[in-house]
Formats: sequence, C-alpha cells, structure tokens
Amino acid sequence: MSETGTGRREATVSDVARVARVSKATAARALGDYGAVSDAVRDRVQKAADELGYRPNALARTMSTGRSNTLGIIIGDIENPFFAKATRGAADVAAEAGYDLILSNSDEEPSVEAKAVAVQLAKQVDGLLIAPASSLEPGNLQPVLDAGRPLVLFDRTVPGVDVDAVITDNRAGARQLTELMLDAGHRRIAFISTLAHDGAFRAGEELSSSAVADRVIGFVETLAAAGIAHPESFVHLNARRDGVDVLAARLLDGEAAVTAIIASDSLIALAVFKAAQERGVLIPQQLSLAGFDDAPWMSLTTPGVTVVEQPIHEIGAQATRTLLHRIRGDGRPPETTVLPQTLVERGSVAAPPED
Amino acid sequence: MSETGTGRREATVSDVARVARVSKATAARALGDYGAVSDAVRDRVQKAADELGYRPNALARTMSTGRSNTLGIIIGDIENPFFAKATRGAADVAAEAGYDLILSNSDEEPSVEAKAVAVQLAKQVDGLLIAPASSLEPGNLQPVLDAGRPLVLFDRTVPGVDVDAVITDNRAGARQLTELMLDAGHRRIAFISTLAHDGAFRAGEELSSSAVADRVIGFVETLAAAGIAHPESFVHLNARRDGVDVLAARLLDGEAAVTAIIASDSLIALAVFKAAQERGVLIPQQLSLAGFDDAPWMSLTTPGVTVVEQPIHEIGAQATRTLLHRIRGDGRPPETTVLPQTLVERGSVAAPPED
DNA sequence: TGCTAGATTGAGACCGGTCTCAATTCGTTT
DNA sequence: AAACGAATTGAGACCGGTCTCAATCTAGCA
Repeated sequence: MSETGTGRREATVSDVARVARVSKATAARALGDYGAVSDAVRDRVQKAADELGYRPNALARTMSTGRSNTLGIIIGDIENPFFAKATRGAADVAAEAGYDLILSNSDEEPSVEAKAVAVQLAKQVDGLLIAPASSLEPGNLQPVLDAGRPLVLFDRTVPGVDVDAVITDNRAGARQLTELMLDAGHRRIAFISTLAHDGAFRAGEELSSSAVADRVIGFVETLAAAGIAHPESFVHLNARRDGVDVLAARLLDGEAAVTAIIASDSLIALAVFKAAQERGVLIPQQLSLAGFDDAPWMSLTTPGVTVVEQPIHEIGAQATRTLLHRIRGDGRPPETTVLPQTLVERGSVAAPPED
Repeated sequence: MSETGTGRREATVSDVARVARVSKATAARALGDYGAVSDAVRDRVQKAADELGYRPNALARTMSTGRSNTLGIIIGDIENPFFAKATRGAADVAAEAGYDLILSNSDEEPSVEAKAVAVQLAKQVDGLLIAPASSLEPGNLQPVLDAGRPLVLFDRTVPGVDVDAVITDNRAGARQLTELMLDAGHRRIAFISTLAHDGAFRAGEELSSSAVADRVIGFVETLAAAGIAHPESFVHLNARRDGVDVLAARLLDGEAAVTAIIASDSLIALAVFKAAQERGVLIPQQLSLAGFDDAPWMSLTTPGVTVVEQPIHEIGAQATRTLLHRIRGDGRPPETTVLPQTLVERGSVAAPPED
C-alpha cells in the first residue's frame, strides 16, 4: 500500500526474510516454491513479500540454476507474414511451457544473423530457433553448437549441420504446381523468387535457401520430365521485392513471354498479380498464376489465387516442441520433420491463350 | 580450434584470466572494454579468450550493472499485420541502440497481459513497450510503475496512467472517412470493430481500446453534425473476427440495411469485402467501403479500397525512441505523441444506390 | 520417558560478471 | 638519484537468487 517510494530499491529475498524473521534460505524456499517449508512460515513469508511488493529477479535465478526459461528466435523479418505466423506458433508453444521469446530479425543477412546469435547466446537462452539466412554456410550456427545449446532450424535446413529441423515438402509442392501448369497445357512457365543469388540460375547450382532450392528442384525436374528444354532458364531469382513488378513485366511480353508464373511466396504472388492487372493482362485467360503460401486476400481477388499452402503456424509450433524436448534432454539423433504442403485450387490457373 | 569438448563448461572471465596470467579484474576490463588496460595485456587476454572460446554471460553483467539492454514489448498478436509492423519498427530502433526485444502476445486478454508484465519485469527489461489490452483498467501497468521501469504505451492510451504514449489521430481519421461517406451522399453508414464490449454500444460509454474509442467519437460526432439521428446505433462492436461476415451480411440487407461501411482495421475490411463479394453486392455501386490501415492487397482488388493510413512502423519506432530516452534518464513530464493519419483514396467509395 | 527418523530451518558457498579501492609499476621532472 | 603523479593491476565485495550440508526441531514408537 505504501509503495510510493520512487527511489526505493526493489525488495529482495533477503529483505523479505528479514521482515518475516526467517533466514534468507527459508524465505527463498517459500517464495520460489521449492524445498520444504512449514505452512506457518510460508504464510508469514508470503505476507512479508506482499507487504514489501517483492518481485523476483529471474536473472539471479538463471545465474544459479542455469535455466533462463527463454528461447531465442531468429527470423528474416517479422513483417513477413510467413515469419509472423511461424513466430506466433513458436510463441504459443513456448508460453504454454512457461518460456519467453527473444526475437531478432536477420533481414536474411548472415552478418546480422551472426550478431544475433552471439547476443542470444550471451543472454543465456535455453535454446534457439533459427530460420537460417544461409543454407550454404554453417558458420553462424557453430557458436550455438559450441555452446552446447539446443538448436532447431525451421523453414530451411543447413546441410552439414546435424541438428533438428522442421520444414515442409517444398519439392513436392513445386512439383504439384508445375504439373498443374503443364496439365493445363503450359510449356513456358516461370518460377520467381526474391532469393539473392549471384547472376542467373544455372543447373546444379546451390542456393542459399534450402526451401527455395527444393522448390527449384521440384520445378526443374518436373519440367524436364515433361520434355521441356533448358528448364533452369525459367528460374528467376534475385527478384528484389520491389523489382518483382519489373521482372513480371518483362516476363509478360516480348518473344520470351511466358504463359504461366509460379510465385515463391505470397508477397511475390501479390506483386505479379498487380503487375498483370496494371498491364491489362487477364488472369487466367492470358496468364496463369500460382504460388506458395496462402494469404487471406487470395480468395478476394477475381479470380482467386491457386496455391500450395504450408502449415506455417505449425512449423513454428513443432520446431518449438522439438526444441523443448531437447532442452529437457532428449538424446535421440537429430531429425528433420517434413510437414506436408496442400494444394488449394482457386481460379488463377487455366489453359494458355491460343496464339 | 580444440573446442570439441562436449561436456565442457563454458569459459568464464576467471578462466581467461588464469590462462592469460592476469587477475580476474584485469581480464574483465580487457574483455568488457572498460577501465584502463595496457595494450600488451589486452592482447594477451584477447588471445586467451579466443583460445578458450570465451563467450560473455550477459546476465551476469546485468546482475552487477543493472542494465539488461533488453526491452519488453507486449502486443495483442504478432500475426496481426498492425502489430507485426509496429514490432518491426520497435526492433529496428532497439537493435540500432544495442537492445533486444522480448516479445509477448496478450491476445488482448488483460489476465494474459498481467502475466506477461510480471515475467518481463522479472527478466529485468530496461523498459517496456505496451499496446495495452484495456484502456479502462490501469491495473496491469501499475507493477511497471512500481518497479520504476520506464514504460511507453503505443496505439492506445490509458487515461489516468501518466506515461508516454505514441498514438495516431484516430478521431480525425474517423472524421475524414465519415465525411467522405456523407459527401458521397450516404446517410446510413456502419462502423465495424472487433473490439469486445458488453452489449450494444450506447452514447457516452467507455471502450476498452482508446484507439477504437477515438474512432467511434470521430464517427459519431461527424454523423451527429450532419444531422443524423441516433448516430451511435450505427456503431457495431463485438464483431468477433470470424463473425464479421455474419454481421456484414446482416448489414447488407433487410430494412436496416446500410449503404456504407467503415471498417476499423484491414482485417475487417477484408472480411467485409469478401462478404459483399459472396453475396453479389457490388462495391462501390451498391455498397461503399472504407477502412483504417492500408494493406498491400487493397490496391489489388477491383475497386481498390479507400483507407486512412497510419505510419505503423513509425509508431513502434517512435515509441521505442521515447523509451530509450526515458531509460537514459530524460526527466521531462510524460507526453503523448500523436502521429497523423492520411487518407488514401481508391475506388471503394461512391454515391449510394438510388432506391 | 528416551530415542530416532523425518521434517524444518539456517549458514554460507556459488553462479559470472562489475566495480571500488588500495597496491604496484612506470615514466618524468628536478 | 630521489620524488611525484599517472597508469596499470590485483583483491575482494557485490548483484539476488539457489542449493548443499549441517543443525535443530518435531513426532512417533518402544
């Protein structure tokens, strides 16, 4: 009641102990709810704590127990709906288990990611969830392994780093979308991703996101199986987010024009849809469009956008469950959980226009 | 190089000191980059640290310095694009200043929020950013004040709690949208929000979100000024997210049908747009629609959706800047920063249909 | 009533840093 | 060469909890 003391130092276990006339150890036991304390003393301590407005210091606890009840999560960008959903999935599972989340955005920059990893480790997170900025360089993950801290990757794997991962079947999803286009009669189909990559994509080249890599593989192999020549020439990377419209425009006319586009995420699908609309290109009559990741607006447009959907919330949730298992000391060999992608057909795919 | 020791305890300052043959105090000075250390010793310590794979323990540092370089942010739901953007704004400013973010979702539940506040305080955050779940009960914020920890509210204020806040001019925004509708000739205009509220809205009632309250005030006063009777009867709250379609359907036909709808956020606008589409109600010919918060898809639909836009990223960024000032000891009296809302006209508002 | 197992309590080390204060070393000046 | 101030270093307390281990207390049973 009389807690108005502005400059007053926060009450500690010792303070409470003094007021309750017990030892620090006993007060700590009563407050921390561990060890054995008689009911009488417990009440007395609790009363003293209330009176003093005692608020525990979780860091001090972590110092001695070694457990922080905090997880780190490093993602590309929380504004990206994919990461927002996955983060929510992670936060839900974490909260349920009494854990908090420290969030870092890497902007898909390995250097930023490296710094985030260092900070999170310094803050003694009990485990880390990372959507790695690069599937090619395991370097950023090494400190986590060195520190012996549990680590679960999600959305992407990093070959060579033997840890748990939760991903979806991107290759199958890409195959499905590509087949859908082929079945509709398309032969010139573009795949667009914003993934940064040096120069144009060439067959066999490794990509810095295993998720995109898997999609590209599924796309290329399906085209190849259908007898399409140089399928990799239809893969367009480096479509910087604000440049998707430019790329789309280029793909929509000229002699190299395609009749179908597969967008590697919902933001790209949106940009393509807009570009087509602005240029008066009718979907699906003149251009077929399909993409990865469902978004609420996709059933709003005319036509709706056909996509393969990922259980994004579940990716984050499952990754966190796995992480918690590891924290609790599950010693099984690391495994990669692959969740399914499911096709949601709307109206954006149709037969290509007649010449 | 030889860091493969799996069970090996993490190296500490003392370990480094021993290897570098200096005192713990000196090693700490060299590693922590404070105090004075000779160059020779600094190098020797650094070498020892590298050799041992020394990684600092930020919590131990916090224990003695009292500074955690961590901010807490408590929002409704990170999946909501509004909060995702604001959080990104906060994270950017925080990262720039060397701070991390601990994230909690309150789901707009005061009880969940209360728990989040307690946990964040226990984790010794240097300050808190909160989009308060309730503008009516200051109870949840009291512990923050008691703990003497800097606090900045955003999106909503809590009358009676004298702290900094960053909001936008919702009343003006609502006025603008309402006038737009009135000018187009509408007389029956509905305002829809998902804000939970007991029973139907009555004039003068207080709402648990000051943001929505301000919008309602702007809406109602503008209708009243136009001579519309019982303007508050056009306010529809409690539109639970999945019930917006039902409500919209109800507003679209029957004798109580409205000719225009103002949606209190982009998710509601989407639901209304969809409901209209599904029922074959043409926008803007049969129904005019406008809303708060811009979203990428709003320029995709036919017609585009007219909105007042808030500088959401900046809300989070500005709130964090203010918080950092307070942490650094700015003693000025708390102030509420009001950012402008700007009208973005697209095609979703037109004259009401003739009877 | 005496004795012992079990429950309760207290004392103090410990986690890994920072920081104060005193001791030591060094470079200069006279 | 002695003396002085500045720079560097070391010793140890401290932050606020937890936890081990020993001391004390209580109750049950012979």
